[in-house]
Amino acid sequence: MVKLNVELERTAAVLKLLGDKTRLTIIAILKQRECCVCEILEVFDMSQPSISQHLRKLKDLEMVKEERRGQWIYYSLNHDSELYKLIEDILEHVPDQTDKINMIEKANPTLQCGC
Amino acid sequence: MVKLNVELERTAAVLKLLGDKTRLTIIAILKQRECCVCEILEVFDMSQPSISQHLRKLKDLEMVKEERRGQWIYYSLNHDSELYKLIEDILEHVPDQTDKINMIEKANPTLQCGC
DNA sequence: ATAATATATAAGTAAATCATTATTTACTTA
DNA sequence: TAAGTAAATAATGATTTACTTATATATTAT
Repeated sequence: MVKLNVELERTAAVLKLLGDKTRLTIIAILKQRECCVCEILEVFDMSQPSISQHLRKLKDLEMVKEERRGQWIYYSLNHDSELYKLIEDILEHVPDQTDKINMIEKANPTLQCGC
Repeated sequence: MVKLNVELERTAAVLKLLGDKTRLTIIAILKQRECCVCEILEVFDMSQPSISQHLRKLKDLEMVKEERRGQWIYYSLNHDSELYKLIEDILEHVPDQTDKINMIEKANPTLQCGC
């Protein structure tokens, strides 16, 4: 019964985080493709710190994981989380984000040379 | 693409509402059994207006419906809502609320006579 | 080392949220 | 019709949230 409360609380915590359009979109994008912060930034009309703060919240609940690669920090869904199945179930009710992925690839913010 | 945004927004709105422990519990209870307000009240350590306001929000998104029966207003899940499948999927990640149902039935707040 | 870039953190603020108490409305029963 | 009960609404306040700008930290390239 105590355990059940924990389970409900954890589910509520996930729903609360994903109840924000920005974070829900981020998670839906990451379902399709890992991204670094500057790539995610391309998709939203919002400051870099704001995006960083959203990512921090998602990481605090272990919904995403991060991996530094040189200058960039890449975020991806944490498939090992106990919450992953819940996230998957929710994402079935969120449209495909290919248009956003295309925005990222068009902007190509991690491009280093001009060629 | 416009339609997709609406879909994401509606999903986010549902998640936001269910991201509150009280409302998530209410919905989980209503999945098992319709209840009137005074029954729901038995389960929470919270004022009647507070519960009414939560129910109002759930009704505004058409997640629940209400039906007056005499003195009481009974709430139940709205199975006809486009959102119902999402709600069902979420509730798979919420524990059974039989303990709460038992609280209601023990208190039996709609009892009218003393027999 | 220095400059440039990517990201995180800190501090501040406006708006939203969730509770409360007080009041109103709707219904039932004596 | 008056009194009692159930539920909704209004007004208010404390807290949380989601941004912002400014600054700090890591890494890379010169």
